[in-house]
Amino acid sequence: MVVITEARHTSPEVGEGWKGSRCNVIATTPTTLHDLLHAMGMKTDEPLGDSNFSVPVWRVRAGAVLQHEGARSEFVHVVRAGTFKCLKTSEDGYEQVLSFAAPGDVLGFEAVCRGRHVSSVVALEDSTVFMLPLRDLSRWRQLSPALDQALQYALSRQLARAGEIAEMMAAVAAEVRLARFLEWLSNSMADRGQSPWRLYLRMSRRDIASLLGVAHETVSRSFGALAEWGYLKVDNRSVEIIDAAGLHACTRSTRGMADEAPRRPAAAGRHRAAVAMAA
Amino acid sequence: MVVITEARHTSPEVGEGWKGSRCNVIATTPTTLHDLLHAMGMKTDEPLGDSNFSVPVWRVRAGAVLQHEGARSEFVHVVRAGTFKCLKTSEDGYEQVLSFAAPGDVLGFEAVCRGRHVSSVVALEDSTVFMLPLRDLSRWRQLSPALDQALQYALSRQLARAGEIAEMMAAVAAEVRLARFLEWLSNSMADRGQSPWRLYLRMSRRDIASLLGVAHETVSRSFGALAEWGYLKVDNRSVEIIDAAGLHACTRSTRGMADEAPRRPAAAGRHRAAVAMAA
DNA sequence: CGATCGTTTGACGGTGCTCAATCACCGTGG
DNA sequence: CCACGGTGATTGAGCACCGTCAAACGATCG
Repeated sequence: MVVITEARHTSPEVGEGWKGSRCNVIATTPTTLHDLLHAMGMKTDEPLGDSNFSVPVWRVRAGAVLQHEGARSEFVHVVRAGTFKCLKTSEDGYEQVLSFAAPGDVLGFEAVCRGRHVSSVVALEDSTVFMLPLRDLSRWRQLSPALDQALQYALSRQLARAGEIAEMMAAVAAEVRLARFLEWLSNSMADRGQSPWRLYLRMSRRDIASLLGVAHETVSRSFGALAEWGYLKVDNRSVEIIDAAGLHACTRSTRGMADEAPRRPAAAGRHRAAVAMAA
Repeated sequence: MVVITEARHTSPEVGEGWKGSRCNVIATTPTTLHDLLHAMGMKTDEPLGDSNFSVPVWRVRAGAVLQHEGARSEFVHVVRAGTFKCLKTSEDGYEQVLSFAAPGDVLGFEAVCRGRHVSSVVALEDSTVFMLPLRDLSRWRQLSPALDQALQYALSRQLARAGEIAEMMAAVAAEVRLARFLEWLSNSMADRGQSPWRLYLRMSRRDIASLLGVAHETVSRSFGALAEWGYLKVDNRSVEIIDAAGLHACTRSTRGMADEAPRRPAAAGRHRAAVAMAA
């Protein structure tokens, strides 16, 4: 039913000559619709008579580009395993990260209304994705109400997440932005059944900085600050949340307010006097 | 088919006692599916046999709350006329604006996955919306492929817009953020067939500031700067774009680059200075 | 006309952006 | 085995930008 004509992708325009210039996105053995629905978080695995679906699964190596901004879009991807970042590349080469994607997330749906991808998608680690051909999508949704419902739910989540990302970027202080990001990541881990305390960041500091709208040096400093506050233990990309309540309190610092002093004089009182405001 | 049980809404938790405490959201005469599809931008008005659809239309007065954050969601709204702002209210009362909605936009779909609204929606002017009952939505989509397609397109647009908003907020300089916002607004106007040059802002400076993640005074100053640059003519909420090319050049200022120097302190420099460099 | 809110402008202080240097971690090749 | 770039992370110094506080000014509505 679905003919895979091309099993090789290269990344000429975005990551010109990315690490390992061959076979970064390759087809593997297809799987069932049931598997797809399970990955999308559908608990109710109704028997759904259509078992003749054959859903292509592709393997994406770390650093490989799954979707090219501006390219004609032919597939909607659903993350099966791994992590991705979505980004827009400015003409001066700056990469603006828009979001991170984890298993169950839908990638490339923004292209439905234009036929071309509006952002690039890059794998942050070796990952696998389901490939849903755009031209068959509406037919598939008609054939399988379960798939249709799963897609609507996923899109709804995606929309809700966009609001959460805006909340992160809107914070005044850089540490608050990072705290919100880490809490969001922690909640994502919990939703996925993994430990919300021990995080391993698949993305670089620069990627986080881009998402949060700050300089990457500021992200480094903010990590140091949150660690010094006693909320985190940071070792490169391994982050352990020590004081979730304190981190959450740090999250609640909004623009135009002066009530909350994120003071945590736990360690040696060397942290800067950001708390020396009104009584 | 659709029973409207309650024709009055008040806004107890969000805008406690908003201007005019009665009948701010009221039902009016229903309309046809064809009308809904037209408002959603579907050019291909196929006859679609189901003319027995009766789509409720409600009227929302300026300042009225259409959706309450945290409230159980029973409807997905499609803007028919007017303008809205979507926002999250922090516990300290700060309003974080997430997006603005114009005719054709879908409101409240983020609630599909949780059953509760994740953000509030407030009318910025007297407006009208289509009410699509959530419990009937999937059935309606099955009955009318045209409605289904229109919804998918609208959701795709919405997702793409989220990326654009992130791009606005990520800019370093405040004037760049405002320039990107104005260009986005201008493009929205053009898509809607209205003049992209003469804009009337339905939202306050504070709302814009919240969306862009800056202080509202900074928005005022940025308006002044863009006007002094010669890109705009600003009169309170009436904005006229004088030099679209210059405004667009201002838009292209990304983090980590040193190309631009929009320094034009004196009013003598009349023509665009952004083209002069790039050497 | 007065009250309230929105907008603008000013002054000041602090945060974070920029430019650097340093260190740690790799994979490569001598 | 250790030099050798290359990338990412951390830290420091300086200064411009913007957030905060404050006070006019203007618009809108009762």
